[in-house]
Parts: sequence; structure tokens; C-alpha cells
Amino acid sequence: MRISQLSRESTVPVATIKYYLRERLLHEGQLTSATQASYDESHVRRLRLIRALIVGAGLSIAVTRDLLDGVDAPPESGHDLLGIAHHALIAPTAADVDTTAVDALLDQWGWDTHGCDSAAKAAVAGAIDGIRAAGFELPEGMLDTYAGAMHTVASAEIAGVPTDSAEAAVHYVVLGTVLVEPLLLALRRLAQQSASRARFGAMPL
Amino acid sequence: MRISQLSRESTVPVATIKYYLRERLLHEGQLTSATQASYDESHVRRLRLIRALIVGAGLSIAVTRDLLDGVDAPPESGHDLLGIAHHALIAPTAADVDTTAVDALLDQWGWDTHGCDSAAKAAVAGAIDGIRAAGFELPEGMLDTYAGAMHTVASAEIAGVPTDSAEAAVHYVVLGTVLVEPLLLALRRLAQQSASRARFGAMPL
DNA sequence: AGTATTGGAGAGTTCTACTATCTAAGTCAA
DNA sequence: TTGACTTAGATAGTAGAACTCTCCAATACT
Repeated sequence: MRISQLSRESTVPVATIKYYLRERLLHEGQLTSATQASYDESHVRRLRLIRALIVGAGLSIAVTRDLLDGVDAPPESGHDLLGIAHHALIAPTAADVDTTAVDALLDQWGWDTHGCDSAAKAAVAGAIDGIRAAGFELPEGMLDTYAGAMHTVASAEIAGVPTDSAEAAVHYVVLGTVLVEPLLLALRRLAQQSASRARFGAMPL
Repeated sequence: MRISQLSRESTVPVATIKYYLRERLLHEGQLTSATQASYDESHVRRLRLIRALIVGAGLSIAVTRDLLDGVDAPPESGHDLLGIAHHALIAPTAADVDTTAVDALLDQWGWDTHGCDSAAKAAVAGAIDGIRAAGFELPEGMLDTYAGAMHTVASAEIAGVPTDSAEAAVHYVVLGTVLVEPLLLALRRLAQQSASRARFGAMPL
């Protein structure tokens, strides 16, 4: 199919498709002449994925490219699946964040400290710092509640990683990490509303 | 104190403070003359909060203003606390999203369907749609796992709402909702790394 | 008296994610 | 074969967001 039909099938404007081609988010079509290229189903799928990442998950073009590069690249070792997603996603935090407090928390929760890279720990430390800097105090034990809930989530997710093919595993881990984030936050808000009604009664319409 | 010292104490440039004043994120100082105003501790605290919301939680100026307006306003009814945070946070989704599937899920989970506004339901429906549109399939039962974890989180949060003063309650709910989001996501990633190491062994450094 | 700072307003900058225009080279229907 | 339409590829332009800079008259310190 030609670019105009690709645009129709994906509901992405032609100019935007060209932009994604330039930005190397979308692989080029098969050139059939100097001014003609043909695109196929793989381009439609890819465009849907790109839009889900940019519009749905709110990623930038640059982060999206990093992520897609990771999904496309043949995973050499197979065990740094998460690295692909996490390195692209975790904001480049200044490494000067003190993560010893986080290490202590991980110990306390029984998490594998050595299995976690420092950037991820710095992200947690930064999030806690941000909360404190805002003048907000987490209630006693709340951090443990959060950790427990996220442990439950992550365990189920990792348990579900397909092992039949490396491609499937990367696809599952990388996309699952980022695409599910909006869902989790939306579910939390919904659960808050439900719990709030249970405790306080009436709720806004 | 004058604006230059406020800038020093908050590490926010003078020009940016002036910008926040123009955007009504920060309340004005007490004018002592035509070209002099004095700022106090409340301005320092407020600036820290603003930065936490914008830099930490990644909110836009407009959303931050809505949120702060909500925190500042005297809560008239006391029971639509969440509305203040959620209406500002939940992206204005096109109301054409079909939420009947979400209603069914809420029933299944035993959540109070009537205590949840349709925008929040639409956000969940939209998140699920986005995942599906990306060509990603949630493993069997994973949605229930997510719901359960978020129910645990939300219940603990709502249980901790202070009831001594309406101001404290609004502060807790509105800021807790948004400031904790980065923490939850960071914890999930850390938990994924820990669980991944437990299942697959080695991990990236 | 003279240097520095401030409030306030407006203009300018940078970045991101598109969107539009243009040209030469095709394609296709009559 | 003619003429309208489409396309690839390059370049330039746009809109919005979040600052950042410049200016000026009016103080404030020294």
C-alpha cells in the first residue's frame, strides 16, 4: 500500500508519518521507484504502537525511539530485558542522589538489592525526596504498603514473561512496563474514589 | 525578605518566580512601596511545592494552578476532596468512551460503581484501549492483579485521610494523589528488577 | 549622591511535535 | 499521450509550553 492508504488505516496524517520516518521511529517502505514506496501491515502495526507510546503513555519522540530500538534489537543476553525499558524510561537523574536509604528499605522488604541498578534506586530516592521537598509527609507505614503492592504487581508481571522467544520476552517486558503505567494510575484513582465513598459516603458526580 | 533572597532560599531564579506570580501559582508578596514587596516563609514553602509538582510530578503550569486553587479553596462540602485532584489530573477524555466494560469490572471487583465518576472510568477504559491498540495483550488475570494492588493502596490512603481539619484533608488527598505517582512507578520498576533477578538470575549493572 | 535592587510589563528564547510547501519524478485514467 | 493526481524527500514554518531577558521608573541602602 502507499503512504496515503497507510495514513487512512492508521489515522495518522501523511505529514506525521513522514516525520516519524525521518525520526526513525518507523521503518521505511519498500522503494518501488524514485518517488514511490510500498508499505505493509507491519507499518500499520508499528504506527499503532508509536501512537500508543506517544499519545497513550505520554512518551517523547526520543524516549519512544530508544524504546523501539530496544524492542527491535536482537537481545543478546536475554537477561537485561528490563534494562532496555528502564534505561530509556528512567529520567537521567543526577547520580549524586544518596541511595543508601533506599538500600536499607530494600533490605527491609527482602528485595534483591544487587538485582537493582542504581538509576532505579535513584529514581525511588528522588521520588521520596520530591514528596518531602513538597512539604508532604507520608503516613507511617504507607511506604511499606506501596512497596508491598508494587511487589505483588511486579512479581505477577515477571512470572508472566514468555520464555519461548527472546523477541516475545522483550516485547512483553518493554511495552508492558510503559503501557501499563497509565492503567495503574487510573485504577488507583478509581479505587480511591470507591474507597472514599465507602468511608465518607457521598461522592461527586 | 525580598525576591532575590526568596530566589536564593528556593533555588528558583528570580525571573521564574516572577513568571509564577504572573501565572498565579504563587501568591503576591506584601507591597511595601511601589517597587518593593516582602515575601515570607509561606512563599518559600509554596515555591517548593510548585517545583515538586512541576519538576517532580511532571505537571503542566495549568494543571498545577488548578490543583493549587483546589488546595487553597475552602472545601465547602468536604466529601468531594478527590474531585479536586482528579478533575485537574484526569486528561479531558472524549466522553465517547464506552465505560460499560469498566462498570462490569468494578462490579466483579466489588468496587462501588456509583462512587466513581465517569471521567475516572473513562480514563481506565482509555488506558485499556491504548494497551490493546498498541498490539499488547494483558496476560490472563493480570488486570485483576492490578486492581487488587491498587485497591490495597487506595484503601490505605483513604484510611489515612486526616479528619481533624478540612484543610489538612484536602492537602493530604490532593497532593498525595499526584506526588505519590512517580514513587509508585519507580517502586514498580525496582520491584520488577528484583523479581527479574529472582527468576532469571543475572541482571544489568 | 550614587550605586544597586525591585516590581511590573512585554518581548524574546528554546524545545518539542508536528504541519506545510516545494520539486522532481513518477502513476493512472481517458 | 496528455493531463490530473500522487509520492518521496528535503526544507521551512507553526503552535504551545516554560521559561528567560530587557527595560524602566521607583525606591533602598551606603
